[in-house]
Amino acid sequence: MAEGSGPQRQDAAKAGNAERIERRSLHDEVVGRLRDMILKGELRAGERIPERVLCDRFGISRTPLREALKVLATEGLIDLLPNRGAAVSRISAEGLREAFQVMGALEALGGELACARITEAEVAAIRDLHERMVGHHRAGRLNEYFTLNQAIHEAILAAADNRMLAELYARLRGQVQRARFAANLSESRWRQAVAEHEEMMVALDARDAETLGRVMKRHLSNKFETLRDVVTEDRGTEDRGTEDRGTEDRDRPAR
Amino acid sequence: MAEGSGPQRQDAAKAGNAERIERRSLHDEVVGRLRDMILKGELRAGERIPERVLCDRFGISRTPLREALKVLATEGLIDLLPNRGAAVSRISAEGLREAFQVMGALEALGGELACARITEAEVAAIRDLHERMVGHHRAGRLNEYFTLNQAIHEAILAAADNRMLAELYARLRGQVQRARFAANLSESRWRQAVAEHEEMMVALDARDAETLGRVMKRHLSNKFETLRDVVTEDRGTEDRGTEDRGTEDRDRPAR
DNA sequence: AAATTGCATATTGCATTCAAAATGCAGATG
DNA sequence: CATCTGCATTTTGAATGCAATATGCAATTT
Repeated sequence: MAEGSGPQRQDAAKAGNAERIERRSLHDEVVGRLRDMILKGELRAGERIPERVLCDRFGISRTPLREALKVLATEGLIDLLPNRGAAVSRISAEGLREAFQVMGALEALGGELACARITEAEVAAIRDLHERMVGHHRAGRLNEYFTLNQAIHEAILAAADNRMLAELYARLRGQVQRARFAANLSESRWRQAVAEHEEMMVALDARDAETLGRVMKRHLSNKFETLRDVVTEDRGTEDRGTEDRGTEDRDRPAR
Repeated sequence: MAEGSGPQRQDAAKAGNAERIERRSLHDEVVGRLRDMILKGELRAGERIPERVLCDRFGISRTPLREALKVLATEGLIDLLPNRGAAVSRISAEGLREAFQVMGALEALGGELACARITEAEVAAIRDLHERMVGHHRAGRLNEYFTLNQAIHEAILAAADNRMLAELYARLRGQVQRARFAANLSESRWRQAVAEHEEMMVALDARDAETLGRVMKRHLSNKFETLRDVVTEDRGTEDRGTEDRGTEDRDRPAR
Protein backbone atom coordinates (compact mmCIF):
# COMPACT_ATOMS: atom_id res chain seq x y z
CA MET A 1 0.00 0.00 0.00
CA ALA A 2 2.99 2.20 0.11
CA GLU A 3 2.81 3.86 -3.25
CA GLY A 4 5.23 6.36 -1.99
CA SER A 5 5.81 8.16 -5.22
CA GLY A 6 3.12 10.76 -5.50
CA PRO A 7 0.77 12.33 -3.05
CA GLN A 8 -1.94 11.98 -5.61
CA ARG A 9 -4.15 9.02 -5.13
CA GLN A 10 -6.12 7.84 -8.06
CA ASP A 11 -7.83 4.71 -6.95
CA ALA A 12 -10.35 2.47 -8.56
CA ALA A 13 -10.73 4.49 -11.69
CA LYS A 14 -11.90 1.39 -13.44
CA ALA A 15 -15.51 1.41 -14.48
CA GLY A 16 -18.06 -1.31 -14.14
CA ASN A 17 -17.11 -2.00 -10.58
CA ALA A 18 -20.16 -1.57 -8.43
CA GLU A 19 -18.24 -1.99 -5.23
CA ARG A 20 -17.77 0.78 -2.82
CA ILE A 21 -14.74 2.77 -3.69
CA GLU A 22 -12.27 2.68 -0.90
CA ARG A 23 -11.33 6.25 -0.31
CA ARG A 24 -9.43 6.46 2.90
CA SER A 25 -7.90 9.76 3.62
CA LEU A 26 -4.19 9.91 4.11
CA HIS A 27 -4.27 10.53 7.81
CA ASP A 28 -6.57 7.57 8.31
CA GLU A 29 -4.22 5.41 6.35
CA VAL A 30 -1.30 6.66 8.37
CA VAL A 31 -3.08 6.01 11.65
CA GLY A 32 -3.65 2.42 10.67
CA ARG A 33 -0.14 1.96 9.46
CA LEU A 34 1.49 3.46 12.51
CA ARG A 35 -0.76 1.53 14.81
CA ASP A 36 0.32 -1.68 13.12
CA MET A 37 3.94 -0.70 13.34
CA ILE A 38 3.66 -0.05 17.04
CA LEU A 39 1.64 -3.13 17.78
CA LYS A 40 3.97 -5.31 15.78
CA GLY A 41 6.94 -3.88 17.59
CA GLU A 42 8.55 -2.25 14.59
CA LEU A 43 8.61 0.86 16.68
CA ARG A 44 9.85 0.03 20.10
CA ALA A 45 8.40 1.34 23.30
CA GLY A 46 10.05 4.55 24.35
CA GLU A 47 11.41 5.20 20.90
CA ARG A 48 11.25 8.78 19.75
CA ILE A 49 9.55 9.37 16.43
CA PRO A 50 10.81 12.43 14.58
CA GLU A 51 8.14 13.65 12.25
CA ARG A 52 10.54 14.01 9.40
CA VAL A 53 11.49 10.36 9.44
CA LEU A 54 7.93 9.18 9.19
CA CYS A 55 7.12 11.74 6.54
CA ASP A 56 9.93 10.41 4.45
CA ARG A 57 8.98 6.84 5.05
CA PHE A 58 5.36 7.35 4.10
CA GLY A 59 6.05 9.92 1.44
CA ILE A 60 3.58 12.41 2.82
CA SER A 61 3.77 15.84 4.28
CA ARG A 62 3.72 16.66 7.94
CA THR A 63 0.11 17.76 8.17
CA PRO A 64 -1.62 14.38 7.82
CA LEU A 65 1.13 12.76 9.83
CA ARG A 66 0.62 15.13 12.71
CA GLU A 67 -3.10 14.51 12.62
CA ALA A 68 -2.38 10.82 12.83
CA LEU A 69 -0.07 11.33 15.78
CA LYS A 70 -2.79 13.18 17.66
CA VAL A 71 -5.15 10.28 17.13
CA LEU A 72 -2.64 7.70 18.29
CA ALA A 73 -1.90 9.78 21.36
CA THR A 74 -5.59 9.77 22.18
CA GLU A 75 -5.57 6.02 21.84
CA GLY A 76 -2.66 5.90 24.22
CA LEU A 77 -0.19 4.31 21.85
CA ILE A 78 2.17 7.25 21.80
CA ASP A 79 3.01 10.11 24.09
CA LEU A 80 3.15 13.65 22.80
CA LEU A 81 5.81 15.67 24.53
CA PRO A 82 5.17 19.37 24.05
CA ASN A 83 7.64 20.84 21.62
CA ARG A 84 9.65 17.70 21.82
CA GLY A 85 7.84 15.37 19.52
CA ALA A 86 6.27 11.97 19.88
CA ALA A 87 7.48 8.81 21.51
CA VAL A 88 6.01 5.35 21.50
CA SER A 89 4.33 5.04 24.83
CA ARG A 90 5.90 2.75 27.34
CA ILE A 91 3.49 0.67 29.32
CA SER A 92 4.42 0.48 32.95
CA ALA A 93 3.82 -2.47 35.21
CA GLU A 94 1.27 -0.28 36.91
CA GLY A 95 -0.46 0.49 33.65
CA LEU A 96 -0.42 -3.16 32.79
CA ARG A 97 -2.17 -4.01 36.01
CA GLU A 98 -4.76 -1.36 35.39
CA ALA A 99 -5.33 -2.48 31.84
CA PHE A 100 -5.78 -6.08 32.87
CA GLN A 101 -8.23 -5.16 35.58
CA VAL A 102 -10.32 -3.23 33.12
CA MET A 103 -10.04 -5.92 30.49
CA GLY A 104 -11.16 -8.45 33.05
CA ALA A 105 -14.29 -6.45 33.74
CA LEU A 106 -14.92 -6.03 30.04
CA GLU A 107 -14.43 -9.70 29.31
CA ALA A 108 -16.72 -10.62 32.15
CA LEU A 109 -19.35 -8.31 30.78
CA GLY A 110 -18.86 -9.78 27.34
CA GLY A 111 -19.35 -13.26 28.68
CA GLU A 112 -22.49 -12.33 30.54
CA LEU A 113 -24.02 -10.56 27.59
CA ALA A 114 -23.03 -13.36 25.29
CA CYS A 115 -24.88 -15.89 27.42
CA ALA A 116 -28.11 -14.06 26.81
CA ARG A 117 -27.81 -13.76 23.07
CA ILE A 118 -25.53 -16.43 21.74
CA THR A 119 -26.93 -18.96 19.33
CA GLU A 120 -26.42 -22.68 19.39
CA ALA A 121 -24.36 -22.45 16.24
CA GLU A 122 -22.06 -19.86 17.72
CA VAL A 123 -21.56 -21.94 20.82
CA ALA A 124 -20.73 -24.89 18.65
CA ALA A 125 -18.18 -22.85 16.75
CA ILE A 126 -16.57 -21.73 19.97
CA ARG A 127 -16.54 -25.26 21.27
CA ASP A 128 -14.74 -26.30 18.14
CA LEU A 129 -12.15 -23.58 18.64
CA HIS A 130 -11.82 -24.64 22.23
CA GLU A 131 -11.18 -28.25 21.43
CA ARG A 132 -8.63 -27.45 18.83
CA MET A 133 -6.98 -25.14 21.31
CA VAL A 134 -6.81 -27.89 23.89
CA GLY A 135 -5.21 -30.06 21.25
CA HIS A 136 -2.54 -27.48 20.69
CA HIS A 137 -1.92 -27.34 24.39
CA ARG A 138 -1.48 -31.06 24.59
CA ALA A 139 0.92 -30.93 21.68
CA GLY A 140 2.78 -28.02 23.17
CA ARG A 141 2.19 -25.76 20.19
CA LEU A 142 2.25 -22.45 21.94
CA ASN A 143 1.77 -20.18 18.97
CA GLU A 144 -1.24 -22.03 17.63
CA TYR A 145 -2.61 -22.18 21.14
CA PHE A 146 -2.44 -18.43 21.46
CA THR A 147 -4.05 -17.85 18.12
CA LEU A 148 -7.06 -19.95 19.02
CA ASN A 149 -7.14 -18.58 22.53
CA GLN A 150 -7.49 -15.12 21.14
CA ALA A 151 -10.07 -16.28 18.62
CA ILE A 152 -12.20 -17.71 21.42
CA HIS A 153 -12.15 -14.53 23.43
CA GLU A 154 -12.97 -12.57 20.33
CA ALA A 155 -15.86 -14.85 19.45
CA ILE A 156 -17.39 -14.47 22.88
CA LEU A 157 -16.98 -10.75 22.75
CA ALA A 158 -18.53 -10.67 19.31
CA ALA A 159 -21.54 -12.59 20.59
CA ALA A 160 -22.05 -9.95 23.23
CA ASP A 161 -23.35 -7.61 20.56
CA ASN A 162 -21.89 -4.44 21.96
CA ARG A 163 -19.75 -2.46 19.59
CA MET A 164 -18.54 -0.08 22.23
CA LEU A 165 -17.42 -2.94 24.40
CA ALA A 166 -15.59 -4.58 21.53
CA GLU A 167 -13.92 -1.35 20.57
CA LEU A 168 -12.68 -0.52 24.05
CA TYR A 169 -11.49 -4.04 24.55
CA ALA A 170 -9.61 -4.04 21.28
CA ARG A 171 -7.89 -0.83 22.21
CA LEU A 172 -6.76 -2.15 25.57
CA ARG A 173 -5.67 -5.42 24.07
CA GLY A 174 -3.58 -3.51 21.57
CA GLN A 175 -1.76 -1.70 24.32
CA VAL A 176 -1.20 -4.82 26.35
CA GLN A 177 -0.19 -6.95 23.45
CA ARG A 178 2.98 -4.98 23.02
CA ALA A 179 4.31 -6.51 26.17
CA ARG A 180 4.58 -9.82 24.34
CA PHE A 181 4.12 -12.08 27.26
CA ALA A 182 3.22 -14.95 25.01
CA ALA A 183 6.62 -16.54 24.84
CA ASN A 184 7.02 -17.27 28.49
CA LEU A 185 4.36 -19.44 29.99
CA SER A 186 5.15 -22.03 32.57
CA GLU A 187 3.59 -25.43 32.20
CA SER A 188 1.56 -25.04 35.38
CA ARG A 189 0.21 -21.65 34.33
CA TRP A 190 -0.62 -23.02 30.97
CA ARG A 191 -2.53 -25.93 32.48
CA GLN A 192 -4.36 -23.51 34.68
CA ALA A 193 -5.34 -21.37 31.73
CA VAL A 194 -6.68 -24.35 29.86
CA ALA A 195 -8.61 -25.45 32.92
CA GLU A 196 -10.16 -22.02 33.12
CA HIS A 197 -11.15 -22.25 29.51
CA GLU A 198 -12.83 -25.55 30.31
CA GLU A 199 -14.80 -23.81 33.01
CA MET A 200 -15.73 -21.12 30.56
CA MET A 201 -17.09 -23.66 28.12
CA VAL A 202 -19.19 -25.30 30.80
CA ALA A 203 -20.65 -21.98 31.86
CA LEU A 204 -21.25 -20.98 28.28
CA ASP A 205 -22.99 -24.25 27.54
CA ALA A 206 -25.23 -23.67 30.52
CA ARG A 207 -25.71 -20.04 29.56
CA ASP A 208 -24.68 -19.28 33.11
CA ALA A 209 -23.90 -15.62 32.70
CA GLU A 210 -22.72 -14.94 36.21
CA THR A 211 -20.39 -17.87 36.36
CA LEU A 212 -18.98 -17.17 32.94
CA GLY A 213 -18.34 -13.58 33.84
CA ARG A 214 -16.64 -14.52 37.07
CA VAL A 215 -14.47 -17.13 35.44
CA MET A 216 -13.39 -14.86 32.65
CA LYS A 217 -12.51 -12.14 35.06
CA ARG A 218 -10.44 -14.51 37.11
CA HIS A 219 -8.90 -15.82 33.94
CA LEU A 220 -7.71 -12.37 33.01
CA SER A 221 -6.47 -11.77 36.50
CA ASN A 222 -4.36 -14.89 36.34
CA LYS A 223 -3.16 -13.93 32.92
CA PHE A 224 -1.86 -10.76 34.45
CA GLU A 225 -0.12 -12.61 37.23
CA THR A 226 1.65 -14.66 34.63
CA LEU A 227 2.61 -11.62 32.70
CA ARG A 228 3.75 -9.60 35.65
CA ASP A 229 6.51 -12.02 36.40
CA VAL A 230 7.75 -11.79 32.87
CA VAL A 231 7.65 -8.08 32.39
CA THR A 232 9.18 -5.82 35.00
CA GLU A 233 11.52 -4.78 32.23
CA ASP A 234 9.27 -3.88 29.41
CA ARG A 235 11.13 -4.60 26.31
CA GLY A 236 10.36 -7.93 24.84
CA THR A 237 10.76 -7.95 21.13
CA GLU A 238 11.77 -11.45 20.41
CA ASP A 239 10.69 -11.80 16.85
CA ARG A 240 12.40 -8.69 15.64
CA GLY A 241 15.95 -9.59 14.99
CA THR A 242 16.94 -5.99 15.20
CA GLU A 243 17.67 -5.71 18.83
CA ASP A 244 21.04 -4.22 19.12
CA ARG A 245 21.12 -1.25 21.35
CA GLY A 246 21.04 -1.08 25.04
CA THR A 247 18.22 0.41 26.93
CA GLU A 248 17.02 3.48 25.20
CA ASP A 249 18.61 5.61 22.65
CA ARG A 250 17.08 7.04 19.59
CA ASP A 251 18.57 5.94 16.39
CA ARG A 252 19.96 8.36 13.91
CA PRO A 253 17.84 8.90 10.85
CA ALA A 254 20.67 7.64 8.70
CA ARG A 255 19.49 8.79 5.39
CA MET B 1 15.87 38.42 26.45
CA ALA B 2 13.43 38.95 23.67
CA GLU B 3 10.31 40.92 24.26
CA GLY B 4 7.36 38.87 25.32
CA SER B 5 4.68 38.66 22.71
CA GLY B 6 5.10 38.32 19.03
CA PRO B 7 2.41 38.95 16.46
CA GLN B 8 1.36 35.32 16.81
CA ARG B 9 -1.15 34.18 19.33
CA GLN B 10 -3.38 37.14 18.93
CA ASP B 11 -6.28 36.37 21.21
CA ALA B 12 -5.35 33.03 22.60
CA ALA B 13 -5.98 34.42 26.03
CA LYS B 14 -9.29 35.92 25.24
CA ALA B 15 -11.12 35.08 28.43
CA GLY B 16 -8.61 36.73 30.66
CA ASN B 17 -6.61 33.65 31.46
CA ALA B 18 -4.29 34.68 34.22
CA GLU B 19 -3.49 31.09 34.96
CA ARG B 20 -0.31 29.11 34.64
CA ILE B 21 2.03 29.50 31.81
CA GLU B 22 0.31 28.95 28.52
CA ARG B 23 2.12 25.72 28.02
CA ARG B 24 -0.81 24.03 26.39
CA SER B 25 -0.57 23.82 22.70
CA LEU B 26 -3.31 25.36 20.69
CA HIS B 27 -4.84 22.12 19.55
CA ASP B 28 -4.96 20.84 23.10
CA GLU B 29 -6.74 23.95 24.17
CA VAL B 30 -9.14 23.60 21.29
CA VAL B 31 -9.85 19.97 22.11
CA GLY B 32 -10.81 20.92 25.63
CA ARG B 33 -12.91 23.83 24.54
CA LEU B 34 -14.76 21.89 21.89
CA ARG B 35 -15.34 18.97 24.21
CA ASP B 36 -16.90 21.31 26.72
CA MET B 37 -19.06 22.90 24.08
CA ILE B 38 -20.35 19.53 22.96
CA LEU B 39 -20.86 18.20 26.46
CA LYS B 40 -22.64 21.34 27.54
CA GLY B 41 -24.87 21.17 24.53
CA GLU B 42 -23.70 24.37 22.91
CA LEU B 43 -23.17 22.28 19.84
CA ARG B 44 -26.18 20.10 19.32
CA ALA B 45 -26.03 16.50 18.28
CA GLY B 46 -26.07 16.10 14.54
CA GLU B 47 -24.99 19.65 13.96
CA ARG B 48 -22.47 20.16 11.20
CA ILE B 49 -19.32 22.04 12.12
CA PRO B 50 -17.71 23.92 9.25
CA GLU B 51 -14.05 24.39 9.98
CA ARG B 52 -14.18 28.01 9.02
CA VAL B 53 -16.76 28.84 11.65
CA LEU B 54 -14.75 27.36 14.47
CA CYS B 55 -11.55 28.92 13.21
CA ASP B 56 -13.18 32.30 13.35
CA ARG B 57 -14.68 31.66 16.74
CA PHE B 58 -11.40 30.56 18.30
CA GLY B 59 -9.24 32.90 16.30
CA ILE B 60 -6.91 30.18 15.11
CA SER B 61 -5.99 28.68 11.81
CA ARG B 62 -7.31 25.46 10.41
CA THR B 63 -4.33 23.28 11.22
CA PRO B 64 -4.69 23.03 15.00
CA LEU B 65 -8.44 22.93 14.63
CA ARG B 66 -8.27 19.96 12.32
CA GLU B 67 -5.95 18.17 14.71
CA ALA B 68 -8.45 18.77 17.46
CA LEU B 69 -11.26 17.40 15.34
CA LYS B 70 -9.34 14.20 14.75
CA VAL B 71 -8.91 13.76 18.48
CA LEU B 72 -12.56 14.35 19.22
CA ALA B 73 -13.52 11.91 16.51
CA THR B 74 -11.34 9.30 18.19
CA GLU B 75 -13.11 10.01 21.44
CA GLY B 76 -16.39 9.50 19.68
CA LEU B 77 -17.77 12.97 20.24
CA ILE B 78 -17.88 13.91 16.58
CA ASP B 79 -18.13 12.08 13.29
CA LEU B 80 -15.76 12.87 10.47
CA LEU B 81 -17.41 12.57 7.10
CA PRO B 82 -14.80 12.27 4.37
CA ASN B 83 -14.58 15.44 2.35
CA ARG B 84 -17.72 16.64 4.02
CA GLY B 85 -16.53 17.90 7.33
CA ALA B 86 -17.39 17.14 10.90
CA ALA B 87 -20.68 16.69 12.69
CA VAL B 88 -21.42 16.34 16.38
CA SER B 89 -22.02 12.66 16.88
CA ARG B 90 -25.53 11.58 17.63
CA ILE B 91 -25.87 8.93 20.28
CA SER B 92 -28.41 6.32 19.35
CA ALA B 93 -30.59 4.41 21.74
CA GLU B 94 -28.48 1.42 20.83
CA GLY B 95 -25.29 3.26 21.62
CA LEU B 96 -26.78 4.39 24.88
CA ARG B 97 -27.56 0.84 25.87
CA GLU B 98 -24.05 -0.24 24.99
CA ALA B 99 -22.49 2.61 26.89
CA PHE B 100 -24.50 1.87 30.00
CA GLN B 101 -23.63 -1.78 29.90
CA VAL B 102 -19.97 -0.95 29.73
CA MET B 103 -20.27 1.73 32.38
CA GLY B 104 -22.01 -0.77 34.61
CA ALA B 105 -19.11 -3.16 34.29
CA LEU B 106 -16.63 -0.38 34.93
CA GLU B 107 -18.50 0.87 37.98
CA ALA B 108 -18.73 -2.62 39.34
CA LEU B 109 -15.02 -3.04 38.90
CA GLY B 110 -14.44 0.29 40.56
CA GLY B 111 -16.52 -0.75 43.52
CA GLU B 112 -14.72 -4.04 43.90
CA LEU B 113 -11.30 -2.49 43.69
CA ALA B 114 -12.30 0.27 46.05
CA CYS B 115 -13.31 -2.25 48.70
CA ALA B 116 -9.80 -3.58 48.78
CA ARG B 117 -8.04 -0.27 49.10
CA ILE B 118 -10.35 2.29 50.54
CA THR B 119 -9.46 3.87 53.86
CA GLU B 120 -11.76 4.46 56.77
CA ALA B 121 -11.57 8.19 56.19
CA GLU B 122 -12.61 7.84 52.58
CA VAL B 123 -15.53 5.66 53.52
CA ALA B 124 -16.57 8.23 56.06
CA ALA B 125 -16.40 10.96 53.45
CA ILE B 126 -18.54 8.94 51.09
CA ARG B 127 -20.99 8.19 53.85
CA ASP B 128 -21.28 11.88 54.47
CA LEU B 129 -21.97 12.52 50.83
CA HIS B 130 -24.49 9.73 50.87
CA GLU B 131 -26.40 11.08 53.81
CA ARG B 132 -26.54 14.54 52.39
CA MET B 133 -27.74 13.04 49.15
CA VAL B 134 -30.52 11.20 50.93
CA GLY B 135 -31.49 14.46 52.54
CA HIS B 136 -31.77 16.07 49.12
CA HIS B 137 -33.92 13.21 48.01
CA ARG B 138 -36.26 13.63 50.93
CA ALA B 139 -36.48 17.33 50.23
CA GLY B 140 -37.05 16.75 46.55
CA ARG B 141 -34.02 18.76 45.48
CA LEU B 142 -33.24 16.97 42.28
CA ASN B 143 -30.30 19.05 41.15
CA GLU B 144 -28.46 18.83 44.42
CA TYR B 145 -29.25 15.14 44.54
CA PHE B 146 -27.62 14.58 41.17
CA THR B 147 -24.56 16.54 42.09
CA LEU B 148 -23.94 14.44 45.18
CA ASN B 149 -24.89 11.28 43.38
CA GLN B 150 -22.20 11.93 40.83
CA ALA B 151 -19.74 12.86 43.56
CA ILE B 152 -20.31 9.53 45.25
CA HIS B 153 -19.71 7.54 42.12
CA GLU B 154 -16.61 9.57 41.44
CA ALA B 155 -15.30 9.06 44.95
CA ILE B 156 -15.71 5.32 44.71
CA LEU B 157 -14.02 5.27 41.35
CA ALA B 158 -11.21 7.39 42.70
CA ALA B 159 -10.68 4.97 45.54
CA ALA B 160 -10.26 2.18 43.04
CA ASP B 161 -6.84 3.57 42.17
CA ASN B 162 -6.94 2.78 38.49
CA ARG B 163 -6.31 5.68 36.18
CA MET B 164 -7.23 3.80 33.08
CA LEU B 165 -10.55 2.83 34.57
CA ALA B 166 -11.27 6.38 35.61
CA GLU B 167 -10.34 7.71 32.21
CA LEU B 168 -12.48 5.30 30.26
CA TYR B 169 -15.38 5.86 32.58
CA ALA B 170 -15.13 9.61 32.28
CA ARG B 171 -15.16 9.35 28.52
CA LEU B 172 -18.25 7.19 28.46
CA ARG B 173 -19.98 9.38 30.99
CA GLY B 174 -19.29 12.37 28.81
CA GLN B 175 -20.94 10.76 25.86
CA VAL B 176 -23.94 9.64 27.84
CA GLN B 177 -24.36 12.89 29.65
CA ARG B 178 -25.35 14.59 26.46
CA ALA B 179 -28.61 12.71 26.51
CA ARG B 180 -29.74 14.88 29.41
CA PHE B 181 -31.82 12.35 31.20
CA ALA B 182 -31.38 14.07 34.51
CA ALA B 183 -34.48 16.16 34.42
CA ASN B 184 -37.03 13.41 34.30
CA LEU B 185 -37.02 10.96 37.13
CA SER B 186 -40.18 9.43 38.47
CA GLU B 187 -40.66 9.24 42.19
CA SER B 188 -40.58 5.47 42.22
CA ARG B 189 -37.39 5.33 40.19
CA TRP B 190 -35.86 7.86 42.44
CA ARG B 191 -36.72 5.89 45.53
CA GLN B 192 -35.26 2.83 43.93
CA ALA B 193 -32.04 4.64 43.13
CA VAL B 194 -31.69 5.83 46.70
CA ALA B 195 -32.37 2.35 47.98
CA GLU B 196 -29.62 1.03 45.75
CA HIS B 197 -27.28 3.62 47.13
CA GLU B 198 -28.16 2.42 50.60
CA GLU B 199 -27.20 -1.06 49.54
CA MET B 200 -23.97 0.28 48.16
CA MET B 201 -23.12 1.92 51.45
CA VAL B 202 -23.76 -1.28 53.34
CA ALA B 203 -21.55 -3.26 51.02
CA LEU B 204 -18.87 -0.62 51.15
CA ASP B 205 -18.93 -0.56 54.93
CA ALA B 206 -18.51 -4.31 54.93
CA ARG B 207 -15.85 -4.09 52.24
CA ASP B 208 -17.91 -6.66 50.42
CA ALA B 209 -16.43 -6.27 46.99
CA GLU B 210 -18.60 -8.75 45.18
CA THR B 211 -21.85 -7.37 46.51
CA LEU B 212 -20.82 -3.81 45.89
CA GLY B 213 -19.88 -4.61 42.34
CA ARG B 214 -23.14 -6.40 41.72
CA VAL B 215 -25.23 -3.63 43.21
CA MET B 216 -23.46 -0.93 41.28
CA LYS B 217 -23.88 -2.81 38.07
CA ARG B 218 -27.57 -3.25 38.71
CA HIS B 219 -27.77 0.38 39.68
CA LEU B 220 -26.39 1.42 36.31
CA SER B 221 -28.68 -0.97 34.55
CA ASN B 222 -31.69 0.58 36.24
CA LYS B 223 -30.37 4.01 35.47
CA PHE B 224 -30.43 3.05 31.84
CA GLU B 225 -33.98 1.76 32.08
CA THR B 226 -35.00 5.12 33.46
CA LEU B 227 -33.16 6.91 30.75
CA ARG B 228 -34.49 4.77 27.98
CA ASP B 229 -38.03 5.73 28.78
CA VAL B 230 -37.13 9.36 28.68
CA VAL B 231 -35.22 9.13 25.45
CA THR B 232 -37.82 7.22 23.51
CA GLU B 233 -40.33 9.77 24.61
CA ASP B 234 -38.07 12.65 23.79
CA ARG B 235 -37.57 11.88 20.15
CA GLY B 236 -38.97 8.86 18.52
CA THR B 237 -36.42 6.08 18.55
CA GLU B 238 -33.75 7.94 16.71
CA ASP B 239 -34.45 7.09 13.13
CA ARG B 240 -31.07 7.46 11.59
CA GLY B 241 -32.22 8.08 8.10
CA THR B 242 -33.62 11.55 8.46
CA GLU B 243 -31.08 13.97 9.65
CA ASP B 244 -32.84 17.21 10.10
CA ARG B 245 -36.47 17.72 9.75
CA GLY B 246 -37.39 20.80 11.59
CA THR B 247 -34.34 20.70 13.75
CA GLU B 248 -34.50 24.34 14.57
CA ASP B 249 -34.77 23.83 18.27
CA ARG B 250 -35.75 20.53 19.60
CA ASP B 251 -34.93 18.94 22.88
CA ARG B 252 -33.91 21.75 25.04
CA PRO B 253 -35.03 20.35 28.37
CA ALA B 254 -34.78 23.73 29.98
CA ARG B 255 -33.08 22.77 33.11
C1' DA C 1 -42.96 21.25 -16.31
C1' DA C 2 -39.78 17.95 -14.24
C1' DA C 3 -35.43 16.04 -14.47
C1' DT C 4 -30.74 16.24 -15.80
C1' DT C 5 -26.44 18.39 -16.80
C1' DG C 6 -22.91 21.82 -16.73
C1' DC C 7 -20.78 25.52 -14.37
C1' DA C 8 -19.67 28.58 -10.34
C1' DT C 9 -18.84 28.61 -5.52
C1' DA C 10 -17.59 26.83 -1.12
C1' DT C 11 -15.30 23.50 1.72
C1' DT C 12 -12.13 20.02 2.65
C1' DG C 13 -7.40 17.53 2.14
C1' DC C 14 -2.81 18.12 1.82
C1' DA C 15 1.61 20.57 0.98
C1' DT C 16 4.41 24.29 1.83
C1' DT C 17 6.04 28.15 4.47
C1' DC C 18 7.08 30.80 8.52
C1' DA C 19 7.87 31.35 13.51
C1' DA C 20 9.15 29.56 18.08
C1' DA C 21 11.18 26.31 21.00
C1' DA C 22 14.68 22.88 21.85
C1' DT C 23 19.20 20.78 21.08
C1' DG C 24 24.10 20.76 20.27
C1' DC C 25 28.43 22.96 20.16
C1' DA C 26 32.06 26.21 20.72
C1' DG C 27 34.12 29.58 23.26
C1' DA C 28 34.32 32.30 27.44
C1' DT C 29 34.69 32.34 32.37
C1' DG C 30 35.56 30.96 37.14
C1' DC D 1 39.40 21.65 34.36
C1' DA D 2 34.56 22.12 34.91
C1' DT D 3 30.75 25.03 34.07
C1' DC D 4 28.18 28.51 31.97
C1' DT D 5 26.76 31.39 28.09
C1' DG D 6 25.75 32.65 23.41
C1' DC D 7 25.02 31.23 18.70
C1' DA D 8 23.80 27.98 14.96
C1' DT D 9 21.17 24.03 13.74
C1' DT D 10 17.37 21.05 14.17
C1' DT D 11 12.65 20.09 15.18
C1' DT D 12 8.11 21.21 16.41
C1' DG D 13 3.85 24.42 16.23
C1' DA D 14 0.94 27.02 13.49
C1' DA D 15 -0.53 29.61 9.23
C1' DT D 16 -1.19 30.02 4.49
C1' DG D 17 -1.70 28.43 -0.23
C1' DC D 18 -3.12 25.17 -3.73
C1' DA D 19 -5.54 21.18 -5.64
C1' DA D 20 -9.55 18.12 -5.34
C1' DT D 21 -14.13 17.15 -4.03
C1' DA D 22 -18.73 18.46 -2.79
C1' DT D 23 -22.67 21.70 -3.05
C1' DG D 24 -25.90 24.85 -5.16
C1' DC D 25 -27.89 27.10 -9.05
C1' DA D 26 -29.24 27.85 -13.62
C1' DA D 27 -29.84 26.51 -18.28
C1' DT D 28 -31.04 22.82 -21.34
C1' DT D 29 -33.48 18.74 -22.77
C1' DT D 30 -37.34 15.53 -23.07
